[in-house]
Amino acid sequence: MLKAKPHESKAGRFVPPPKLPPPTPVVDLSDAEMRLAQDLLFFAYRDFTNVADKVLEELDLGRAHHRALHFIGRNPGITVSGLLAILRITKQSLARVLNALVDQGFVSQAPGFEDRRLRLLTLTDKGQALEQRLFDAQCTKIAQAYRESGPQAVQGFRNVMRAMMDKGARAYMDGTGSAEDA
Amino acid sequence: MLKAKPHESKAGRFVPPPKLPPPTPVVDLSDAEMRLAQDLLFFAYRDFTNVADKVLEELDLGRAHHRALHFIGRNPGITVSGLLAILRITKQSLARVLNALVDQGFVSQAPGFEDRRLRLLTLTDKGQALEQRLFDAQCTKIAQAYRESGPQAVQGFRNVMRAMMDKGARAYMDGTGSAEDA
DNA sequence: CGTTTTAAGTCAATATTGCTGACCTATTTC
DNA sequence: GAAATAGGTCAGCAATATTGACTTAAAACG
Repeated sequence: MLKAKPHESKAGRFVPPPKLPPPTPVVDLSDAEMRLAQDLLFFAYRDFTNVADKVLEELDLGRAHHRALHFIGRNPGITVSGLLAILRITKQSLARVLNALVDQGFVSQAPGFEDRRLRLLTLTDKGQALEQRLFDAQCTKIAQAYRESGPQAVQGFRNVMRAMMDKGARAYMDGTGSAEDA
Repeated sequence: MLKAKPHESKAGRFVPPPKLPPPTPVVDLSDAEMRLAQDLLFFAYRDFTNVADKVLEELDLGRAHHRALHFIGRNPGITVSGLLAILRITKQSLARVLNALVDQGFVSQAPGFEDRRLRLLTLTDKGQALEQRLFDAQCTKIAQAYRESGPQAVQGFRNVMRAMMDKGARAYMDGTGSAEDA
């Protein structure tokens, strides 16, 4: 459908332009489902991350900082390598956000006990407070979505999302604690 | 950037192990669900977009180009303003990708019939072919995830994802769903 | 012991994708 | 004719990602 005209209020007539091709073809039901899924993932992810972004904006932090905070909070004592394996970004990309978080007192680093090359990452109290605040914002969103959809839908959502993840991510979710591979 | 311990090197080999705080606290069941949802959204979205990114890389296009192709394909004759309203980016950000797509013959522009200020956007044959190729890649992923999860889970997934979207996105979905556009 | 590997930090350069603000043109509407 | 609208463009900036090369410290190996 052409929703390209948000306000043709006065004139009000919609004249279709000459010879538009049909929308991307939907050959069968499963094809329609796929198209739907694309839209769902785009909009839902955007609007989900949006609520945290608003909080981050006040503090001049970005989404990358949030991700680091989240995974450090969930895995206290994680190493830089471990975090890299989860996030799958380069060391340099992580260093930028990590240094900012350490400088601003959100994250602290401690050398490993047995292996002193390691830098064990933890959230400071300040970091935990911020992470909690970001979590609360997204929590509201998730809770509302879950309430709207019902518990059965939630289980389905979880199954599909998990099935969309690759092997390494599933292994991490299974609590092996290691994001073994890419 | 070791600022945790300025001069520890001679303090001895047996540094007390850093006291690790507990993971971000999970106070009740729904809290655990929320934490899970955060992880699910991050990993699933990343791995879903990944399959298209691999195709785009060959052509030196980015995710932003894919999004434009997708929504133009789904809404032939959409205006620049309409596309901006869906993507919620600035005119300048869109112009960059749109000009690239037009220059490379993936998208064509035609002046509106009724209102000649409008530029109605459509995919060329070449653009449709590319969009189809990107769709196929993500299709494989979705189909596999849906197969793994079962039809009931799929319905739940859809409900939750939709509930996560804000009002504007839901309105778009309602006007563009597979029910209407063919 | 010395060599090699590993964990991490760093520097320089580049690309993508978003942003703001300011302006300009063509066209429609009042 | 003036104002509003659709669109385009320029210049600059910011966040996040990339690659490649290099350094340091500590562990592992032989």
